Amino acid sequence: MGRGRVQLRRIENKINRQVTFSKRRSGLLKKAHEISVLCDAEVALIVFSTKGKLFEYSTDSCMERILERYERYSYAERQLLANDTVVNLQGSWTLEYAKLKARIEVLQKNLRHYNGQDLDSLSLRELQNLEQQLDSALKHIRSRKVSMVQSNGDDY
Amino acid sequence: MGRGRVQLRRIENKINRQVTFSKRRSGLLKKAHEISVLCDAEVALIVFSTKGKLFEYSTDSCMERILERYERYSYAERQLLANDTVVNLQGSWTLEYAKLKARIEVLQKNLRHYNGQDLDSLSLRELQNLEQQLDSALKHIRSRKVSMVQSNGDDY
DNA sequence: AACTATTTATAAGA
DNA sequence: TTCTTATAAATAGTT
Repeated sequence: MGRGRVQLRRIENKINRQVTFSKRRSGLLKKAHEISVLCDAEVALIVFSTKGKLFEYSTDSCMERILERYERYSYAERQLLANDTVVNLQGSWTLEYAKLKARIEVLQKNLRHYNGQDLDSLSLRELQNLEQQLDSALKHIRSRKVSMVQSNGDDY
Repeated sequence: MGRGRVQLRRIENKINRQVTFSKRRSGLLKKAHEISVLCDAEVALIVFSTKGKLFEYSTDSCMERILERYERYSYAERQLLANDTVVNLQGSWTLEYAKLKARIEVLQKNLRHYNGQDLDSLSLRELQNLEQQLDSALKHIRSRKVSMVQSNGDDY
C-alpha cells in the first residue's frame, strides 16, 4: 500500500518507524471499529508504542468487560487442555472467581431469553420450552394478582 | 475495498455478515502483526464473533503479559477517576468475590420471578410489570418461532 | 501535514 | 468455503 513493497521487519529508521506507526495505528483502530460494527463482533485492541504510550479500542467502550470475557474464555480452554496442571499461587481464588463469572454469564443469558432477547441462538425446541415456561409463569403471576386484589391489598 | 462502498453499520444478511467477518478478521490480525513487527509495538487483539468464538493476536504470543501491562497502565488512570470503586484483578479478591456472589443472588431471584416462583415478595405494581414483560417476551418468542419455521430451520 | 503512485484489502460474484 | 476480479481503501515515499 504505497510506493514500495513492504518488508515485514522492523523499520530501522526511527523517524520512518514513528510515522508509519502513527499511520498504521489509526488504520488499525479504524478497522477494528469497522469489523465490530459491520459484523456485530466484540473487539478489544491494545497497542503500546515503543515508547510505552498506550492506544486502545474496544467495542462499546467497555474494555474491562471484554478482557474479563477473554479471561473466562481462555480459562475454560486451559481447563480442557490441562485439567490438573494449572494451580494458581493465590490458591483457588482464581478458579472460584472464574466459576462465578461463568455462572453470572449463564444467568444473564437466561434472563435475556426470558425477556425475549437473544433468541437467535435458540433452537426451535428450546424456544418451545421457553414459551411453555413463560406461559406457566404468567398463569402463576395472574393468579397471584387475583389473590392480592381479593385480599384487598391489605398485605401491603 | 471492494466492488461497493461500505456503509458503517451492521450487515443484516447473516451470510454476508459471516463472510465479511471472516475476511476482515484475517485482515485485522495481519495488520496487527505488521504494525507490531514494523514499528516494534506491543499489540494485543481480541475478537469475539457474534456466536462467541474467540480469535486473538498478541505480539510474541504473550497475551497475558500485555493484558497485565494494560491493567497496570489503566489502573493508574482509573485511580484518578474513582478512588474507591475499582479493584484490580490481582487486588482485593474477597471484595470482588462477595460482589459476584451478591450479583448471582440478584440474578437468581429475578429468574425465579420470571419462572412464576417466589411471587409473594412482589408488590402489585411489580407483578404488573412482570406480567407485561413476560407478555412482551412471549410475543418475541412466538414471532421468532414463526420466522424459524418459515426459513425452514436452515439457520441451524 | 498533504499529496499521489502503488500496493493491499475486500465486496461481490462464481 | 475458496477463488477471482473490479474497485475501494490504506499507506510508503515524497513534498
